[in-house]
Amino acid sequence: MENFYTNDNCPIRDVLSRLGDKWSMLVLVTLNANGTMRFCDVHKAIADISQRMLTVTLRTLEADGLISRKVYAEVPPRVEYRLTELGESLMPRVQMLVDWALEHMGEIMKHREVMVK
Amino acid sequence: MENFYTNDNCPIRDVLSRLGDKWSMLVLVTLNANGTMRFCDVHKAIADISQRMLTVTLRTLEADGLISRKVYAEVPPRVEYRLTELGESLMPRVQMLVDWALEHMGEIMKHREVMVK
DNA sequence: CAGCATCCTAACTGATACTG
DNA sequence: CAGTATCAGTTAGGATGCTG
Repeated sequence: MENFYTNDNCPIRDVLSRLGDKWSMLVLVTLNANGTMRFCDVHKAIADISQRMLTVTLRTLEADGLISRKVYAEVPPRVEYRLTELGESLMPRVQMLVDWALEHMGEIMKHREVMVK
Repeated sequence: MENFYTNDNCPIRDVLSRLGDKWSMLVLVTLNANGTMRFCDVHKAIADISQRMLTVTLRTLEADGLISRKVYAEVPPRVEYRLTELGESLMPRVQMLVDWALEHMGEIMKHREVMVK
């Protein structure tokens, strides 16, 4: 029986614990579609995220090296976010998942309704 | 500015709320690698999942139509799980994500260490 | 063997108020 | 504008005991 992931140091769990939270992938997709964005622009694009969660999400993605954060010494302050090369290298893979979701969403919904009983 | 997901009915959020939990993708990858498996075999393959969460995860995946559940009328009982066609269609996309994780894990770890300060 | 029911904790998330 | 701090609610997840 194949069991190719030890419980520690498992890349599947690791990447998913980051991308699988409520907002990370949405932020990545947004930055990928729009390029460089200011904090408030990201917030407008994802209207129902709280300011706190947007900050937390952006900082986590930055810590992983998926996005970069550039602060301008201006008043009022300006902060710009964009994908790094590492982040960009991930996007085609994410896109494939999103495409699959779009394609098969109807089918999944149909299944769920049947299972509700 | 591109904003291609309404807050409701967003396929990205939907697919991720399912695949992005702690165990779903791990179960899918396990079934994909081993084919048909009994409950206890899945449990052995993913040693540190609790029985409860394994049950919950399997039922959710079944409800979405990604795996099938076949109960044999035997004593002791036997239940076999395997990917459906829908589930199998998802696996190549998941695999690309896993491959990316394996490739870039080192880089991500390096970033995290720097950011801890 | 393959589960379900119950209880419990910790983590995630949101609302609100405040600041450089 | 782009945050931080605090508080409170919700939910994911784990431990345990029991059953067909």
